[in-house]
Amino acid sequence: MKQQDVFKAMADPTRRAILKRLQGGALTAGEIGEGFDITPASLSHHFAVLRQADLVRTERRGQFIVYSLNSTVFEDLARMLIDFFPNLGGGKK
Amino acid sequence: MKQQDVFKAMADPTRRAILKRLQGGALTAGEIGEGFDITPASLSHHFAVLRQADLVRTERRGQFIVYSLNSTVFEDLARMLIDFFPNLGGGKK
DNA sequence: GCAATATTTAGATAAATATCTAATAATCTA
DNA sequence: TAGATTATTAGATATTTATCTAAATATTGC
Repeated sequence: MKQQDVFKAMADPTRRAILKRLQGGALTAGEIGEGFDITPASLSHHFAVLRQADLVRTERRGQFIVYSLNSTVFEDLARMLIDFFPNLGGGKK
Repeated sequence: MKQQDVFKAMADPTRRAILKRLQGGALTAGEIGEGFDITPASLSHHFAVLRQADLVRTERRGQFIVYSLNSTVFEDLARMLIDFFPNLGGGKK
């Protein structure tokens, strides 16, 4: 996991909104796009950034591409954040 | 605490390095600058971004300006991060 | 195979960001 | 008070990023 990629991905409000949407479960690219005032092309760019950061996973289902949160990355992510904000961690360290 | 300001502040590697340095305790602007290959002016810009995000505090001490981590912000920060990455939270929710 | 649908990629442009040099502000000391 | 030190602000420039339109790719169903 590349720290820089993750923080960069999180720096954009549209991408954070995408992550929040995916908390409700996997969605197709088109479904995610609904409600965003942005072209599919731009959205696709954001997906690429999120994928680069390994925050989301993709799976093709017919014509659709389904996005979901990459849950396996959360442990690494937690470690990384605690590294910066020690107070997040419960340990006495 | 403005979410956008915090994430934006964290997106830059120099600023993350500044935060890490401050984990060892408060430092003057000049002390922080040592070891960074960057002008004082640029560094000052980074400080402004960190201050805007409320991640650091400043205090003038004579000619020096002393920077320190703003520890009171960590609880808000934790809440914010858990909002995005529920697995970070211990609760069963 | 062809048209329709869903998504991505390519290429261009506008806005945001990081950086620099030069100038300014605040404080200390002789 | 003048000069030195520390840091910030102003203004300019180069890079990065977000966005768009247009074109390309992948899949489905006829």
